[in-house]
Amino acid sequence: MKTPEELVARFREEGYKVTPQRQLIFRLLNGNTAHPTAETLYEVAAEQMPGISLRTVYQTLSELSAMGEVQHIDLGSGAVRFDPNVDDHHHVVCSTCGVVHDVYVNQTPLQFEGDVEGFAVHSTRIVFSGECAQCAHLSA
Amino acid sequence: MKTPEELVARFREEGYKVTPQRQLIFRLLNGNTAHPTAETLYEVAAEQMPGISLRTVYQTLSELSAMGEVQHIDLGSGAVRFDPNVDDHHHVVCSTCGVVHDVYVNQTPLQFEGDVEGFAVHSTRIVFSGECAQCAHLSA
DNA sequence: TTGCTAGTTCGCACGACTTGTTGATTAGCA
DNA sequence: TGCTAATCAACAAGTCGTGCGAACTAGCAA
Repeated sequence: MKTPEELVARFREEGYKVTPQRQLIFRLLNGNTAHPTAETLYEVAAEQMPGISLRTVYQTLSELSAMGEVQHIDLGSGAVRFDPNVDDHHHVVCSTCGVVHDVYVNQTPLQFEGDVEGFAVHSTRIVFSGECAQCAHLSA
Repeated sequence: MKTPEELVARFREEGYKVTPQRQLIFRLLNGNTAHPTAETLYEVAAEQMPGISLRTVYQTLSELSAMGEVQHIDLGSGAVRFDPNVDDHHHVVCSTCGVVHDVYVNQTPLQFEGDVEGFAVHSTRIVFSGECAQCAHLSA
């Protein structure tokens, strides 16, 4: 992900205005590996800027997503998560605690077999589910 | 997926009652490769049994899912879909028309690299997105 | 066949998540 | 500094799924 400064420049280039709320969200996303939901990000943002609205967080995340600066990931856990890592990567999810980590899979492009003639694959999403070391340790 | 008759037997074994609503849903799922949502299934069911409620469709699908007789698939398209195919398979999704097909990937188990020590993978879900032959043809 | 009872169905309403709308406010620029 | 279009925040609605309670019924026993 770009630095907050680069995002500010990018927003100006695109003709978007650079508001304090947006700058805050840029900073909160920078280097964030927690795969936050909009709600989670809003809670942190609200601590630093009381009065910011959840709507604004959603709005800014949508813009960043449309600009390709964050990835929009849906792990079927209810809320959509946002990933500032926009590399071609995949995810592992602990089904106990819900933590999400980025991983890289080198066998892609994968081949599949089935009754699907002439399908042009544009992207492949892989989600590994299981139990993280922490949870395995706690339950042992 | 089991036949409707087998499901009836299975439900009785488990102590569940076999109602006309459940039998209808068993029949509608049998051999169904359309990956319907609960809503879609409800619409078809309502044609054959006016008065059946969406609530009951959801309920029965949850039971089947809990019993492992259907797969619960979330492609991030809003609604959850149900797949009577419970083999270890994956999905291709046309991002234009939304059609979903089952596919088999033979490289599993996949290896991943990343900062994730000691994670025990229980399942791997792969979704290929792109354009189906039909949509490619129409847009050409 | 009749009656009992636990399990089911059904409709409503609610909850979680996300987006549309709108009047007031504000950033960017000349 | 003032103009103009964009943004903000609050409210409300839409979508998907589930909890709840009253009415109903499948399955069983007599």
